[in-house]
Amino acid sequence: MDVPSSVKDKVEGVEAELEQLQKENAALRLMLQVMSNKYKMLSEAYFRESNSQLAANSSQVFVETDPRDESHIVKDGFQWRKYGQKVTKHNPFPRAYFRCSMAPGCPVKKKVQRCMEDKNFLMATYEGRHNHEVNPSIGQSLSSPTSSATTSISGFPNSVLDNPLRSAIALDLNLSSENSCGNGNDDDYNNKRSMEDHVAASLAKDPSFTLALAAAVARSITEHPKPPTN
DNA sequence: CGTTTTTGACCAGCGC
DNA sequence: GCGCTGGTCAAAAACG
Repeated sequence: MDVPSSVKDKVEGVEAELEQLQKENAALRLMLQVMSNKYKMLSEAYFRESNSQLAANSSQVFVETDPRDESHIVKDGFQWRKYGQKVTKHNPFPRAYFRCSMAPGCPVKKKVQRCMEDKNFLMATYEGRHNHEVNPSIGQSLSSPTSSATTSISGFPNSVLDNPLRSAIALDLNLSSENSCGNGNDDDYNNKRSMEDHVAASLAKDPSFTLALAAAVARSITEHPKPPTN
């Protein structure tokens, strides 16, 4: 059958546009790769500096874990000794108190509590500066294939680089000490809204999330949609 | 047997 | 002063 020339022109136009988009996608992929490499180098530099930065302020992170796992284990490269546990007023989940036991006299403490809004997350608050180096062999357990819990920790970018999408859930909430995931606020609705707002803002500022978003957009253009793997 | 975890008691800070 | 809350202590238990 004959195809009208106007339709043929349209098809050619769409094909040209498609080809152009594919070229752009290829360019974006290349840029993404370059950005990933640069991000990796920056992350490594940040990792080296992160220990000293803990001294200025307490640092708060979210860690995704299996909600059935009732232990407060956050594999962050340090050894911790638990010295107390409390049930706090605004969170039904107990808060665990840890001291760093990697070196005698290390003043670093951390509090770990399951997030009230999302049981998939542990909220860890670090205080103080380590007077020793991190043990890399402990940190590597983060990506152990035998571990059932999925953990990702902001400030420890090895896991981030393994899975940029997963890294988006690890948020450094250093700037929001008063907005600590459901603690200290009676209004659940406003609490959740403010938390969502803050999470959205944090995501927008998170470079790994930006990378992940770019990758997802690129995939959605060039490939058939795939079901999420996690 | 040394180390770590558990858990109730204790203490300090804060608001009323 | 009293009660509430979060943080720490320390003895006992558990663990390797």
